[in-house]
Amino acid sequence: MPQRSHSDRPTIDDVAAAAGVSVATVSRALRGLPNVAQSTRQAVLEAARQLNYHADPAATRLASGRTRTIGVVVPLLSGWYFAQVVAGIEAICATEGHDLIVMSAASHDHLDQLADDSARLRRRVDGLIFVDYALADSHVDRFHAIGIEVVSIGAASGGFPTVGIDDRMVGELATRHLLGLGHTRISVVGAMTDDRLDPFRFAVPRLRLAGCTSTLAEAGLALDPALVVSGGFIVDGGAAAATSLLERSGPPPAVFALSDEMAFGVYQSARALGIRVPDELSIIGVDDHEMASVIGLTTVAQDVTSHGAAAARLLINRLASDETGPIEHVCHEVRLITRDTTATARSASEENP
Amino acid sequence: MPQRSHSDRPTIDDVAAAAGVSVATVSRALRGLPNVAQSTRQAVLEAARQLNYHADPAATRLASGRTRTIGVVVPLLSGWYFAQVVAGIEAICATEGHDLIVMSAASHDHLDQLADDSARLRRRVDGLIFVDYALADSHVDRFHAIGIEVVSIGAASGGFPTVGIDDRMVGELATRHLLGLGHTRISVVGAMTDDRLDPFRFAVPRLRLAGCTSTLAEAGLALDPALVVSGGFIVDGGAAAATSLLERSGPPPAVFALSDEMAFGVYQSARALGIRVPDELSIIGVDDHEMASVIGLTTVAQDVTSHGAAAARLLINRLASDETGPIEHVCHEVRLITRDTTATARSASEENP
DNA sequence: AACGTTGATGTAAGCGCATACATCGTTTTC
DNA sequence: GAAAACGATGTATGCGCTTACATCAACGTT
Repeated sequence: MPQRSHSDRPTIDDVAAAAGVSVATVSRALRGLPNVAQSTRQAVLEAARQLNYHADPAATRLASGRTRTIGVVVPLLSGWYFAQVVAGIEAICATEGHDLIVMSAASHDHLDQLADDSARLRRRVDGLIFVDYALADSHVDRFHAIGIEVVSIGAASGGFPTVGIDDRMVGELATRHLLGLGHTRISVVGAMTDDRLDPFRFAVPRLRLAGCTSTLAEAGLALDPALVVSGGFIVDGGAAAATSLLERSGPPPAVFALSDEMAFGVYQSARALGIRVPDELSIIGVDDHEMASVIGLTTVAQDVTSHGAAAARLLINRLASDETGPIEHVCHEVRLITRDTTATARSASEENP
Repeated sequence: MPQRSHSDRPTIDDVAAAAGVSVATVSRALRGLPNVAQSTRQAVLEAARQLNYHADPAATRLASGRTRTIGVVVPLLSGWYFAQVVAGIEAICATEGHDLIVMSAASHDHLDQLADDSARLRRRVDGLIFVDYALADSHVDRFHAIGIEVVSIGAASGGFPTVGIDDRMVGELATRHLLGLGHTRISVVGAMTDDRLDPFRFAVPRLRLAGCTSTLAEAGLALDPALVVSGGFIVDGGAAAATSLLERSGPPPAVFALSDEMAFGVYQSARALGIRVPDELSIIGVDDHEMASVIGLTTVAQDVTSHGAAAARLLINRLASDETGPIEHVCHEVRLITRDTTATARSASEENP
């Protein structure tokens, strides 16, 4: 047993003694519970302040069963998108007095493992925010079973609260923009036609692609399957996909990259191949990454940080309200930002040599 | 008191009963302590496995006083640099079985507040990693006083372990590269001559600038104070600084931006002003940001993620060894990566019209 | 005036673990 | 072969809180 030195931190007993009340009253007063006389509460607050007392979180957690901690699980901590989300979550946690622990699970295998082994998370967090996973109800149920609330960011829907955008609309906006510039041959980069390549945004690529397809259909056009290329959702993936696309003979199609980071990859690839943007190649992305303005990338913008903030609020409210109430789904706005990587299509004769 | 349902999580008593030993033996066996017979340990492990038992962290923390949690404090969670660092820390925490909690403190005011109110962190984390703050020994002492170990990333030195690079060398490499291309007029962007502008990298800008100055001196050149411009360490800051610089009459000097993000700002600014890179303007940055390769930025590269990993290892080792042993300072390598934003200086007559 | 109410406070029993100390059988030492 | 040392294990206390329940004074109610 660790011996306590004279200068050790004050306990609730010290505060009780100083304020001349019992520990129960101190506990109630400090946590703002009712049935404490105003004068008593003041005395307790003052005693706590003087002693610089702060309840030991470990003891609080053990006794109450609540950790006042939430966890965020992301596929890749170093990615721009995820960093923004985590920043949004952290801001809310800080103001709400919750601790935030971060975890990465690089693939759905890891995710399954996390759910299988949910007991390890037990009593460690009150709730979990999953970012960009294809979370199934069955996963979530496993967490609910051990008393962990779950909110998901980027998922379409399910029996748990989610935060996201209208990804179909994203595809529409991007496609409409390109159509408006006269582009009829459109390539979609990052479509994740190969499910094995998609440890991350799951439904998102499909929905964005669907938005594109339907918009083209409205214009009486069809998406050329040969122009739908998959690839990792980050810069490398975009570059690789674009290279295979741009090395084909003939004029390149306009490129709708399903994320800005992929768009950067396309941009990089074009630069390497000596293809001028936007004169020879139009590129549009999604996100409004901080670097988008640097290279003048046209993009469908979303406020990623606010996704994180909204998810954190949703989760914390749900924890406070004892997990009752309807499942909320919040959907954030998106908007087109026209910059310099998209331009009017060259004449039809050039377009189809 | 929350009533326990029949299906509640197993406790150490359940494991003890199942294995036919006492709780003390279970505790020892599960934590790998000595003085447990092999056969007993096996029996305990098996019982724990069957019951899917995991020690309640809250109880463990309360009883042992160790949280197996470390915290990382960054100025800006959404910045590229910090996201990389956090990713590196998280990776180590995950393998070492530590939880990682993230906190942001946007300025030194916040940092002071954190230290003043260190009691709030008390019993919440075993150790803290500070990223890019001008941490003073006095701050650190406050944390040590309440039993929190501290490691700093990016700081030069002090009475606590640090992880960083040779920032003077960074300045030398960049400057030597520009000199080698024939540039003699060099601008340093992000030098933080105004201390009020520097909530972040503290000594870092000064050292990089000093490396530049001394290298110029070796070549018999002096840095023109008019070409040293300060600004925020991110894209906006670089852009603003660069605009003021590039709008001056005459050919622009070669730009040494003290971070890649600032270099991107300079690049963006040049693009906006119609100044061609690298024909009319050479730019070199520091970091090797993932976007550096996209625009072909020449830069002095550092492996930021490994900074985080090293700091986490340092901290966890220190915690394990009961905070004894010498203070370690780890210094990581940097290297020049030549890409496309730097080019040979135009002839002297053009350089000085 | 006897009695149920209500609000303020205290008492004490856990929460689930770690660990000091006690115990006991076994081995080593002289 | 008795004493001492050691390894394996058990007993029981405490870590610092929360909270069910008890208590009690000050009310309002018939």
